[in-house]
Amino acid sequence: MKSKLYVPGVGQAGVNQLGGVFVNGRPLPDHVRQQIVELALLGIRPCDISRKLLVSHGCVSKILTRFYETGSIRPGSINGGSGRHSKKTYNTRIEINKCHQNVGISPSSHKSIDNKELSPTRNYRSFPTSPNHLPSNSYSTSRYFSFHHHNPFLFQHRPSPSVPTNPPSDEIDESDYDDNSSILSIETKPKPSSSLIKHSIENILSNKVTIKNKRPLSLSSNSSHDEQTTNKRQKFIAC
DNA sequence: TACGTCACGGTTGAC
DNA sequence: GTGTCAACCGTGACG
Repeated sequence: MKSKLYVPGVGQAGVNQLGGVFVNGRPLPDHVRQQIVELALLGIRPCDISRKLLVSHGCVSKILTRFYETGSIRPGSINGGSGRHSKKTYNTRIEINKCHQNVGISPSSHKSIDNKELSPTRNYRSFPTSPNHLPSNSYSTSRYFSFHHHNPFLFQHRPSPSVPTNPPSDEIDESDYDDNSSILSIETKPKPSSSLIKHSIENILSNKVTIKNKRPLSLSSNSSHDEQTTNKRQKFIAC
């Protein structure tokens, strides 16, 4: 059973079965969420991610599912958003749904793309375009999926910093990439430096990363699971 | 063993 | 200023 303790200003904190500290009702820290997604993209199995990050596997599954569906690693609306849809955001959702019907993207896949992702404070860095050129409407979301479709390599691990990765499109602002940092980033907090992200992942994976770098999307020891994982990623990228 | 799903208790913020 | 409500959170159990 998890032990609970009250932390002033934070809420009811607890320790899960894996020994990880969490706050009930509050989303995981963004850097943890980002690590979950990045580890999954590196080919780490969800169960391993769960153990390494001390997050329940249900949470890992939920975050990854959301990420594959929406491309967003952020919590839906609690942090920095509203826990309840305002009329304004609801109307915005209607608009985005209409737009996605036009572009062939299922609205249901954007159940979490509201509030924050549609708000003016949206994390533009999550999208591979210049913030100055990204409209705060559904176009950005459509562009996001278009970006994934045309730039699947960006969701593959890039082990060697020395290998230049030229954006295939001149629409992409190079400043958004920050050398080796992932396109995934944090909205509400100061963006962690790329070195921090890289450092954290390397710390977590230690030498495991170097092994998996050779085959980032497949593990030879578990072919059936790899197929599922790869299919899921391909499905996500294909979106 | 790994994974998806669900109920539960809790937090948050609009109304 | 306060209470209600709905959406969302992560955990843990289940299959």
